[in-house]
Amino acid sequence: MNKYRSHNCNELRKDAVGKDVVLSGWVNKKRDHGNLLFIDLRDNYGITQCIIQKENSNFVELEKIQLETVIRIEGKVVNRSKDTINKEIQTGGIEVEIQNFKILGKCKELPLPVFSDQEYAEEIRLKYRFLDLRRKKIHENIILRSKVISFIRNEMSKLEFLEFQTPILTSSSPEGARDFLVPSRLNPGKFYALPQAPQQFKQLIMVSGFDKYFQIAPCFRDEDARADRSPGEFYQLDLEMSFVEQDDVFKVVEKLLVNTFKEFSNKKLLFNKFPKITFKEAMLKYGSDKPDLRNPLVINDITEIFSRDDVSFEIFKKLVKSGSNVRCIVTKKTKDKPRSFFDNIDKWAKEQGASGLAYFTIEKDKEVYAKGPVGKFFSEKSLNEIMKKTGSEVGDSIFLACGKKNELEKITSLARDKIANDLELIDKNTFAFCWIVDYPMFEKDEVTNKISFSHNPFSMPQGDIEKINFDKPLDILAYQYDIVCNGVELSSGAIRNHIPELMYKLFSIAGYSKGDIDEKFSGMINALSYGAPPHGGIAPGIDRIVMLLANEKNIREVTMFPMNQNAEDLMMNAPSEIKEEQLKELSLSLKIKK
RNA sequence: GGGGGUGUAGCUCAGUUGGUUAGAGCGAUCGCCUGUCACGCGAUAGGUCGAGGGUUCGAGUCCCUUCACUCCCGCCA
Repeated sequence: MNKYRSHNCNELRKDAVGKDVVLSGWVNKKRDHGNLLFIDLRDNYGITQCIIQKENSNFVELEKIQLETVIRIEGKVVNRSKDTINKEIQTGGIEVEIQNFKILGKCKELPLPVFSDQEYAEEIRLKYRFLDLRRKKIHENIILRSKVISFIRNEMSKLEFLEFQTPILTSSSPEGARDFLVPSRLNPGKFYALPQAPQQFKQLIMVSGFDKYFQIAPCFRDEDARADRSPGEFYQLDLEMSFVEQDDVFKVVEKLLVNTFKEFSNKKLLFNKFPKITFKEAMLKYGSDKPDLRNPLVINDITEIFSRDDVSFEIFKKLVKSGSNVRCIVTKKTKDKPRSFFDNIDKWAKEQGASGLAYFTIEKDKEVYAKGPVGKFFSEKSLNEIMKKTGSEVGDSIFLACGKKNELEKITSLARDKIANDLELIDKNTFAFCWIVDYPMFEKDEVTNKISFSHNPFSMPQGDIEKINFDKPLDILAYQYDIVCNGVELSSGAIRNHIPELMYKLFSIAGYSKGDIDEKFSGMINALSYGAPPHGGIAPGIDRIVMLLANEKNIREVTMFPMNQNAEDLMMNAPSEIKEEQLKELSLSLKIKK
């Protein structure tokens, strides 16, 4: 027998009564009755109640012991009488009568309570992460994360994907996020970059003939944090396949995600076959390329209505004439909602920086009319037309926004969430996956008018390569896709461009010369000219998958040792200053920005 | 880089219109308690009210500056 334990703290049941056992664990909780002391002993697996009477010579010392001290106890398993059974814990039918004990790890006064459901400040949680991680909820989240990852590994292996590691020290790339840089001692003045994703490597793996690759890959991006975005590093299930079309990738990922979500959550999947929504349609109907499809509300464009003579909503009409659009959200059967419901949404919209949301409700007496502050501007005929266009009926309400396309997408997307939340239209007990497809290859920067890649520059453009009209780059669509679940962007992927000439052409549109490509992507562009298979892949975010499964809103709740918003590790004190001689060795000198 | 929120005991928080010695629960320490499982009871200790400045007879409270944490915008191919 191991000297620390004969059983773990979640192992003993009624059938062990009478046995002599050795348990080790943390003192989770004490209940001191003066002549009788209960100690809840906790380890990774569970809790066992231990008990000691005053007659025992160890009583005095145990009575004084700090919570979270690690102890080893020797004792006898005893039955609990019927009225003292604790159904909350799995070992609740028995308890262990302590005969002897030993302190294995002392504990100072705690800076935060471990045994408590209380929320407390992030700063202290991160500084004492090892204590925080002992707490039930987050402990279970981290275990879930581990299980999800090994489940995914297993599924991928079953599908005959091979797992490979790719370099962590690689080269800086000109596109995308800021790189984390690592100075090279042997090459003074030169830097490695940590990979933002193993993008080029996984393509090189395909060129090397391995056919199907995956990796639980660390990715590093030096960008600002959000609740669902760790600063610094995060993990992707990176995968790539040769000789595939878009649908082949979809098939693999759909199966994997459906299996994973069914395995680890009791929530319903709204779609087993994920709907495909084009980028363009998503931006119109949901105002976003990461729509929450649990939300039944859709956005409609009704700009045309405002060029009718029988509509006298002059403010909107004037804006429409100067190029604005009008989009609306219909809420079903809301005619009896109080005035405050509508006004709150209008007020909320103003707080979001929009000029507000106009609204009216469609009513009918003898004829159809619109009720509400702007109702009087609409004729019966125009209302019929609106109802036809938006699928609305008498008793429904319509919220209207007018503006330029970008502003409209932003405010209607926010309004869609806000209104659905107010009306409690979102079923929190479901997962709604979808594919967003047909992303444009390029986009135009509104300020600089410069054309740049809208997503991944290595994506394959759609259509017959011979016939692509490069003079209209903004019309070129790519085999580029995202997976979205409940409004969370889980991953993006693409069929890659494996044809060097085509890549030079596309990069030239974004302002890169052949020389730039040869220099910046030398490994890959070179490889593509030695017989590259058509290939494609995707990279679902592991952290976000676990977030959804654990029902957490913050990525730090599913990350073992996260950094804070300023990308500092408060426990390890990273980043830290370094010695002058280290700088010297790296041929670096500091010039700190003020 | 910008905007919002928060900051009071080890932890979670209350603190009225600016007014006596800044409070509670948990935790800590000490004492009592033989069936608890958030055990119970009593006592004690514990405070740079984030920091600095200002207004005032008087500031935790009002004003200015600043710092920390957090949420959001920008950013994240």
